[in-house]
Amino acid sequence: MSLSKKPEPAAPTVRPRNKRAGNRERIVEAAIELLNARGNLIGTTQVAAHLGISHGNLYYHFSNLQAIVLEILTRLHDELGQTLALRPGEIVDVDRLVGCYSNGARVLWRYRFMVSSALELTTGNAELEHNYRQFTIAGIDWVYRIICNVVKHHPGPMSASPRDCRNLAENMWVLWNGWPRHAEHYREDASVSPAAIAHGLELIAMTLAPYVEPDFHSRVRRGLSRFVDSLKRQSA
Amino acid sequence: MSLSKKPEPAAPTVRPRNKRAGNRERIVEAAIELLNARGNLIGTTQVAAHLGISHGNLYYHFSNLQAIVLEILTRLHDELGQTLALRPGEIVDVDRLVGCYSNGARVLWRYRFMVSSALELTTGNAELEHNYRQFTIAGIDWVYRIICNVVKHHPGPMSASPRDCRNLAENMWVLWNGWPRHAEHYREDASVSPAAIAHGLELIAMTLAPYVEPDFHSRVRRGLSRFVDSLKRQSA
DNA sequence: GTCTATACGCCGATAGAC
DNA sequence: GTCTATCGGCGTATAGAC
Repeated sequence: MSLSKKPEPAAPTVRPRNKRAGNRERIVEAAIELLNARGNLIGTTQVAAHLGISHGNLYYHFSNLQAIVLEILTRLHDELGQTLALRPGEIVDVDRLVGCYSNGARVLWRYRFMVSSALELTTGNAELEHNYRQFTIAGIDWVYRIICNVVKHHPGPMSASPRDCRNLAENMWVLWNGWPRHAEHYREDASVSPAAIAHGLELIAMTLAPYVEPDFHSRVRRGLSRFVDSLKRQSA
Repeated sequence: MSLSKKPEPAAPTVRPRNKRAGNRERIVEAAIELLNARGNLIGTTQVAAHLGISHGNLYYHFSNLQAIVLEILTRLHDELGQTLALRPGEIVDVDRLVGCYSNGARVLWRYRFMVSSALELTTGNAELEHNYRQFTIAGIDWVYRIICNVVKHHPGPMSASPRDCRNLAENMWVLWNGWPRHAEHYREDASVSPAAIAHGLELIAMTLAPYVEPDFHSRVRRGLSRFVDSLKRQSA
């Protein structure tokens, strides 16, 4: 179910002599950074300029901006799936759920421009529109299965029907998607402070609280706190 | 606390002879429509073209796109406040809450581009950035007060501390803000079907369910159903 | 694989005629 | 109030040298 297709498109018959760790990768990285900072306001010109490479060089690696976005969307889809997709028969315990929350937040933060500028970035490109749609569908389904799993094995004070779980999943998806941009402009400090992350995780986890066993939930919260602490140590 | 400032800026000393219901208003209306459809992809050129008026004509009424956006943001702020802001001492009953949900959803749908393209639309304009921030702060506060009011007079199975209410308000705000665009691209039918609205209202109302009295909540849901039915009759 | 140079078109914005 | 004309800037894309 992975969307990955191109293994390394710029490989012309013979393995390219590795000059300086390909510009292709640098382009993707720069695009993510700039798109996150200024959304749809940037274009290929500014990506190239930011890297100090020429226009034509960029166009050698990607035919246009949307090709770059397409590759990034694929990575987003894969990386998120790697965290959220449950293996058959898997049972979600505290650590697993904490991993979903923290890794999910990390990935969605890293690629936050993708969802916040989705309309502008995908309109007019059938493949992008389709893949973004599939990403949304897959994402909600991942979350749905996690929620079903958790409320089944650790039911809480409020019971959740399958339909409720579906709605909870959709709510959570919209919330997760919208949280990064919201946090960015709402909090004073523009950068991702661990405090902001902690608050975001608290908000997300809260939506599930009434439907899971109180003890399970408080252990999840402790797990999230430990994660945030590790972030603090990391940034200190 | 209203942001309205300019009463009718294009009134030059003497009341203008009403030629054909001012282009100024038509410009605002067209901008809302086009921005909702294609986000930041459109500009002054396309707004003017859409109306069949010239570039210069548009620039007579507004000095640039951001001036148009600024006016729209002011209207959004005012219209939403008119529904959500509680009067001193007011107690939120079922009808009031249903009104908040339905009118809030209507307003946020009408101006959905504003939040989904906020970054692109406001960066670089200090006044826009400031007002958008104030809008967010005010919005969350309106929601916060409503939630506090409801859980105080109609407490449910889960208790909500003031801090919980704060978090719930922020969650709800992000959800409400993100829901229109999400619904638009996730559901098959591009237009606002009453079914889509009903689903959105169900999602929003669900976040509060565990914290309010079950009977109160089911009456709210019935009220929302009646609202959706009136939409159906209206569109039929 | 990487880069320079260049062409084209669209958009935002202003000046000034009707 | 409404229009035409026009300028500068930026983004996309291609051709072709190193």
